[in-house]
Amino acid sequence: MPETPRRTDRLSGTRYGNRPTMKDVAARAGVGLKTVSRVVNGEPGVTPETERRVQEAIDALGFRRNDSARVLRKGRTASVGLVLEDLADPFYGPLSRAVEEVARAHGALLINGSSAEDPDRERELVLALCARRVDGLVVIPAGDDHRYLEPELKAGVATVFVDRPAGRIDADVVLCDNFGGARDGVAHLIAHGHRRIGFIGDMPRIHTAAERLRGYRAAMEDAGIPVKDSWMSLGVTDPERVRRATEEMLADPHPVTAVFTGNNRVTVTVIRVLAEHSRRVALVGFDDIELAELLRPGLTVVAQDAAALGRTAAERLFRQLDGALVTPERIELPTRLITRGSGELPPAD
Amino acid sequence: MPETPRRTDRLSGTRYGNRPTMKDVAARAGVGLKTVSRVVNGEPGVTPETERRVQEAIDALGFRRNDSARVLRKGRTASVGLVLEDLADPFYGPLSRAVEEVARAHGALLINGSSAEDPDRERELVLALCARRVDGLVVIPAGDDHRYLEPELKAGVATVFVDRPAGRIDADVVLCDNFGGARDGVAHLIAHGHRRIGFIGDMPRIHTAAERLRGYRAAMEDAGIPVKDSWMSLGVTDPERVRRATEEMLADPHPVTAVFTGNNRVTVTVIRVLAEHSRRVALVGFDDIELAELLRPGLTVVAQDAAALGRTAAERLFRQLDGALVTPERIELPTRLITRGSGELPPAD
DNA sequence: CTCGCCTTTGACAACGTTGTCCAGGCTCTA
DNA sequence: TAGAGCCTGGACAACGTTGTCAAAGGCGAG
Repeated sequence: MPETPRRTDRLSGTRYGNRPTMKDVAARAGVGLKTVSRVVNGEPGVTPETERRVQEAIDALGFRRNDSARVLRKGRTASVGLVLEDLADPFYGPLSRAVEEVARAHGALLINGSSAEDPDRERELVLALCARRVDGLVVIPAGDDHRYLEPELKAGVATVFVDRPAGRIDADVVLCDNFGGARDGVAHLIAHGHRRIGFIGDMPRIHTAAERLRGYRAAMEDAGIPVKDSWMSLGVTDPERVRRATEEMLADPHPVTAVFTGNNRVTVTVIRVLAEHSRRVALVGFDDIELAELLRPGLTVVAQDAAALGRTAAERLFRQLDGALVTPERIELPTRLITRGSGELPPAD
Repeated sequence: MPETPRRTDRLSGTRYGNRPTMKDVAARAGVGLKTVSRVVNGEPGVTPETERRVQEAIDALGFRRNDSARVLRKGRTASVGLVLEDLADPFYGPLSRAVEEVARAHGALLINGSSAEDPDRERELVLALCARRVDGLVVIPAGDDHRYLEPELKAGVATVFVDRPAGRIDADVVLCDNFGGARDGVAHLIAHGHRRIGFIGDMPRIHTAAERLRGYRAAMEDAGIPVKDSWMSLGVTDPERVRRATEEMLADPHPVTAVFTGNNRVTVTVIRVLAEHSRRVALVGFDDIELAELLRPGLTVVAQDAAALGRTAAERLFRQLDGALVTPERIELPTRLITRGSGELPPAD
């Protein structure tokens, strides 16, 4: 069933207040409507004296141009939308800020929304942004089918997917090297003598989680280590379940001697659990964490640069808008292994 | 000099693509314009058969309602603006998310912008949001004169200031108890035997910084301890200068035995500096920090609830919009002292 | 069979701005 | 002094939607 733009409104009905319009300004200044428009937009062809009169009327009335009407005429909104998972997550804050900075450099505002990892909510947000006629969209997808965006792409809405690829649609994508980063992180543990290595990550339906899992498997296979099912815990991110998963891995008669964690939230909980145990378990986490170097031991991580992701995506967005209509591309940014101690602990068996 | 709404546009000129309008849908479905409008808005009075035809046309053309035109007619945008200092700061992420959640519950989208602590940029952002006719504004002020908002308030734009009070204008404000929190934090250090206590904070022109400094002074005075100028470092937040300020306090012949830090960024740097010294210096920081309990010693903080600030402000915003036009109020949320070790170290002299 | 009422549908104006185009007044030149 | 050309200012339509109102058609009651 194709998409419908139908929506119900909570905010409908009467307007809030009555703001002065250009007509009011024109009346007060004793000039024509278009003259006010010219003054407001700094267009030439207005006598200094006339301009002064208009300016006075503007200030006296507290006039502000109504951009909705302007957009209606001009067709551009000078705003871009950003849909991400959760603005409160320390990974997305810097990403969002980076997009905002690029947008600002191009004179555009940023509207952002959190999908809470819910595909329906993602779609709802994206369509709301399209209804507002944002010039461009940066999307960190929650869902895996974005065919609903086909009309927008056809209509020329610039679109870039970030952190995870678009589903069933051909579009620009900016990713981290999740596979390579995870593989390197796990290989690092193997190089320090570990053979029984646990993996705790998110649901494999999330692209990043799947790639990191694949990296884990690849590193293990490269080293000729068969992976046991009990070493892997997938689809687990809330603190309570991460805690339980970690405890179970440690309680095994042949327990893991190292753990690779699939994202910052998991890492934080695992650190807490490990801190309660006497046995020293090595740890490498995906995503960097503030103060990681002040922990005992310091936390070794595979770091990705959230701001670079956002900046790269936004720059590509505006290149699309500038008409450099290159064909959709897949850009992959490198990750960086930062060793601080926790990943260099020897196996304790 | 009063305000002018003049702006220059980077994005102007031709529209991007041609999107189908209701007229196109009507033509294709062989019905009138208004009937399409009715279907799109779920209004009653349309035969199922007619509705089906319209729906087919909508799907075939990929029509999306243009909210700019809609806003122009209806007068409400169902969007609120949030201006804060820096979205990448871990304090503002949760705050922004909280505002978004409340907005979402009221069917509104959130537009946010970072002022980078620059009053001109704050004003520019706020006015851009007003031009877009946001229904409401949540502002974390960078400047101290908000008279430029008078026309908006008069026009009925709901406005709430957060974290810092509005300047020279009468408006709703939601604050933390910065004074009380800082006083309690410093009193906590005094209760643990400290008399020479340092204070490192932001410029006193920032309200929160001034209040926290006032709290520090009050606690010292309550304990009858005269404060030395060399114990206070104001207007210092970048890591390099915080580092130097801390080193200087410690190098004194009669060095401070404890430090109170005025915000999370300062705290993080001071922790790093203290970790490099053998002498044990007590530390209490304003703002909580993730993993604070895993440091050695655990970090004692005066915690403020950023999400609660955002939620409270947004709820008040929508109560304004719902017409519960109470007079402007000043709401102060409590802070919470969380003891984890660093604030309970005895003086080492 | 006619009248009146209800349901479904569409024509039209209005929202506030900008682009187009023309009018009026001025200056400059022949 | 007349004509050409320029500069300033304004009238008007258009952008895409929604609210108002009226027309057309169907149905039941008298």
